[in-house]
Amino acid sequence: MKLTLDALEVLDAIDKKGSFAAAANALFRVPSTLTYTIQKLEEDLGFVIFRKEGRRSVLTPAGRVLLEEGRSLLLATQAMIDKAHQVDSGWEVRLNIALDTVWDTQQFLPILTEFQQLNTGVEINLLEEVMGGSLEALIEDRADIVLGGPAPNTPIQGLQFKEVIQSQWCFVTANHHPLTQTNLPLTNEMIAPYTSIVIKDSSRHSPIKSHRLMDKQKQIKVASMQQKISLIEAGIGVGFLPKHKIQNKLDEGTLVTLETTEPTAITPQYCSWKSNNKGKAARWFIDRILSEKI
Amino acid sequence: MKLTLDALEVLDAIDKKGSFAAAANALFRVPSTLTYTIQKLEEDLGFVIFRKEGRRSVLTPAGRVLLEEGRSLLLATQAMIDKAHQVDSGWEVRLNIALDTVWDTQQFLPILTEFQQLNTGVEINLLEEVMGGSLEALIEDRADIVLGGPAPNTPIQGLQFKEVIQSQWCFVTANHHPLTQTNLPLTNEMIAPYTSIVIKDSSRHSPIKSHRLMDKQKQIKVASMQQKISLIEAGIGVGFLPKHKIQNKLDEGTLVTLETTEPTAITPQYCSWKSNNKGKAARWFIDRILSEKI
DNA sequence: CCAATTTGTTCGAAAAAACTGAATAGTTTT
DNA sequence: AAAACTATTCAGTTTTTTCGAACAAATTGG
Repeated sequence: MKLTLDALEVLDAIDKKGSFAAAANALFRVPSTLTYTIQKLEEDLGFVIFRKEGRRSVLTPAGRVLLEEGRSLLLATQAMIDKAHQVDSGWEVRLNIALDTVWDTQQFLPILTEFQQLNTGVEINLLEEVMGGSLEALIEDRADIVLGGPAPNTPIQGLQFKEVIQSQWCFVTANHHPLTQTNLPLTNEMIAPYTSIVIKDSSRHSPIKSHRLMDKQKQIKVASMQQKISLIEAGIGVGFLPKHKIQNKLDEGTLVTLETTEPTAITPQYCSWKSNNKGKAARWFIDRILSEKI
Repeated sequence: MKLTLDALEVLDAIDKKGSFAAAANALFRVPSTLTYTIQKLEEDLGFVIFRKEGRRSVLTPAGRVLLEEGRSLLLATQAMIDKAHQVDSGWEVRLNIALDTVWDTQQFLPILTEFQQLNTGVEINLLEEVMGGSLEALIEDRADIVLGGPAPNTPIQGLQFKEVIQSQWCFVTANHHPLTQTNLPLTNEMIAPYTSIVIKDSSRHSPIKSHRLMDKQKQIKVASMQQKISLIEAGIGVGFLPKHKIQNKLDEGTLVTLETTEPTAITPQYCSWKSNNKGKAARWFIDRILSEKI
């Protein structure tokens, strides 16, 4: 490869500044140096880059190719160096965080803000996953950290997880729903006539398992917790929801919890990650989340 | 930019050959030179690229980024140099030739073969255009040369063209078509009951003008001359076709020409190009086509 | 287990490359 | 016609790169 990036920079400067003299000045060199550099480049590559026109030099077509493509080359080179520095700093180039839909995104934002203030240069991607989908994202390397969602029922090699929150599930309806007029506690038979809203598992491979499915009940399947809340609030259907995600709507009174004979589950929520993840950002988030009082 | 392509090549060689010593040998240098190159690179970039492990050196994560991204950088650089050489040679990097559908592609293949044997490195793209579409391709720089098709009805600035062939249009039907049983010459009224096959103009902007449209006739619109021939041969419809494109089918007898009262047109076919085109390949093709006896 | 081999590094000397500054010649501006 | 600006040439200097011998550490082989 008879070509140096330095020569490409010289070429760029000559074109940008409009003359050898001005470019030399900008590069803190002397004009004759640029003459030397360009002549050497021409000799190395075997074609003419500048031809004289009056008292100034203009690019040949081949020279123009070198200039223009060389510029993208220089940009790509700088990007590579930046990336290498980022990797060397120990901070990942990119960190994918999967938020299970049961987790409240709002709760996570302060942590994210705090991280951004560290100025690590790490690109953060937030993925939303549902139920089993979150763990799958971890296993398949689509995510580095999973926040919320269940622990694997069988321990998985190389995966670590820790409980971060107790999520209490309640049976919920809109404040204007017929069931609010019924005697409590509600039996399965009393609930059965009404449409129930169910979140569809986002995992791509796992067998489909709907959460707390009641057999004969009519169902509407939705993709996220937020959709489920909206539909229940609108009175379209009923279902179980984690209390912490709807506390504000319970306070406002648009949603109400109703006692059921079926005991309401308390499902623990986990933070999961790969044990072999040595990245600083991943470590920071895990430590930060586990230390959080929720 | 404190980085040289040479250093990236050294890095590549060390990884490929597995050791400083082997790489040095491959690069016709001495091992200590590579040590110097790498140490200088590390100093310039400000991070460690190799760390010792036993008696050999292994890449750090940042070093691996440099190696892998550096490789694509080297490839891109070489591609740029090749392209510059191609441009310098005066031969275009790419030449787009639009063949109007009236032109016989088969006739053009020997010329193309001849060109390929010149080993110019020019990438040839063949476009198929219909009627006015071919000239439009030229104006809009999608094509460098247009072969076949009409001359512009108003002379266009910067465009050159020359007649290359007299295309004689005949009224054609399948050999089993009812019209073959009729008294000749055919009048418009005799033709009108039968479906006519019409080529749809491929130009994107020009007002639509179907060729030799007969008013009350049923029509089927097709996209190319080849399709038109197929449909007529199948007896689906009838229409005017350039004699030179169907000579073999006339000889075989699957198609027949019928005399009409309407005089059959003799439309000249042109080769068109931009006058400011200085490329060697464009010039070669134009000269070659104009000198051809057809 | 010890000698031989292979590894990468250090260091002084030598070679090559890059850079400088003054002189020069051509072109445009004033 | 002089002044200002262009890029280039060239001899001399500085910097960078390369070499080769000597060395230390790690592995291999008999």
